[in-house]
Amino acid sequence: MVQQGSEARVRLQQAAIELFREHGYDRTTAAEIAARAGVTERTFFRHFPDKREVLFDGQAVLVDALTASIADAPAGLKPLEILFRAFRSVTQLLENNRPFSKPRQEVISATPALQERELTKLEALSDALALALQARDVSDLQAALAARAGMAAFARATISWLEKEKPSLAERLDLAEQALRALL
Amino acid sequence: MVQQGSEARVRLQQAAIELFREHGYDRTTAAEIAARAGVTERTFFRHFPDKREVLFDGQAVLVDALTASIADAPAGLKPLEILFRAFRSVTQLLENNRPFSKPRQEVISATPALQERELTKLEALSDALALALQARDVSDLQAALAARAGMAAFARATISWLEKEKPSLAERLDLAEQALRALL
DNA sequence: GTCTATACTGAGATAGAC
DNA sequence: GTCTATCTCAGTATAGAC
Repeated sequence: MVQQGSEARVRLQQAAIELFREHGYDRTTAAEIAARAGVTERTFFRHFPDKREVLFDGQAVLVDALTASIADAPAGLKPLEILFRAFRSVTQLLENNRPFSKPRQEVISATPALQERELTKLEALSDALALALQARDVSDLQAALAARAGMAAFARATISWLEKEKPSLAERLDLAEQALRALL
Repeated sequence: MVQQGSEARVRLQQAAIELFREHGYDRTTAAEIAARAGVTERTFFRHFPDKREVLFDGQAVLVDALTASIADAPAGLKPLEILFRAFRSVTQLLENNRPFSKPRQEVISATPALQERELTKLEALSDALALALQARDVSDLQAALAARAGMAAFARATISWLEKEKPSLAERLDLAEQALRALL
């Protein structure tokens, strides 16, 4: 089994983000990434099932933090309250990661193929949140809808904050939550 | 310019859905699809920029119908009311298309690469709905959140209805709308 | 319509850690 | 000896250039 944090893996990720920024995603080959990381092309594909995936695997930490927060939420909260409490619990984590996340997001924003993969990751994250809500006795349908409405707000707050640091992520989350609640 | 409704194009789409069901998406080559449609592989890629896209182009009609309904909505409705009114206006259209949509959705559900593309299409549809809402004086942020929350409900209702015809799409839309409103 | 780059896969061999 | 990571070699299919 491939080590999740192996040195070669980390070097591949760093090399990928550098090269994507230098030449663009499409004009960077997997072989070039591998060469800069000091391994062969075949090793690249051992670590990552496809070229896009090299930019998407910091997600596990976020998923774990969010689902843990949902599981720990006090009784009596409504689904959206549980979710936004969870989102607020990871703002510090996201702020710490900003130096890495910002260039990564720039590459994604410039590359349709990567945007497509990001949507898939956000969908999987929504599914995980919905499952965590169901464990809190929220119905299947409500959990799915709450997770997707909440994720839309969370993603929008996060991406706009990566583009421009002020106002803070916490403030942007407040704004998004208010806008969402005003709909209903 | 490539004809949108050209005969070869339609044959390619039919051949693709047949072959994907027979052998699976991954084990079907573009050349095989082209051969069954009586054209060359090159012609396949002239009609569709990539292999996935052959399953995704009935969307334009839906987008037009939905955005037209949003533009025509009576004054004074709230964003979610405008959206669900639009969704209800296309139920007949979707019911007429069910014989085509159902096998297509089965292929998509069985194929991660196609699910990824479907998410991209739904995101584009959400963007179009958000834009139509903005033209009705809904703020940028609210329009984006309403469109995504609404689309989540619409997509869930539609996909579950393709799996099982009863209860009707209209009933499933009612249920999804109620569940969404109960969140807020 | 032809040609080619590159993403990706599979099988087998090597080398080091345990 | 097993297990894991890597490399080597050979190949197919997509997609884009010409």
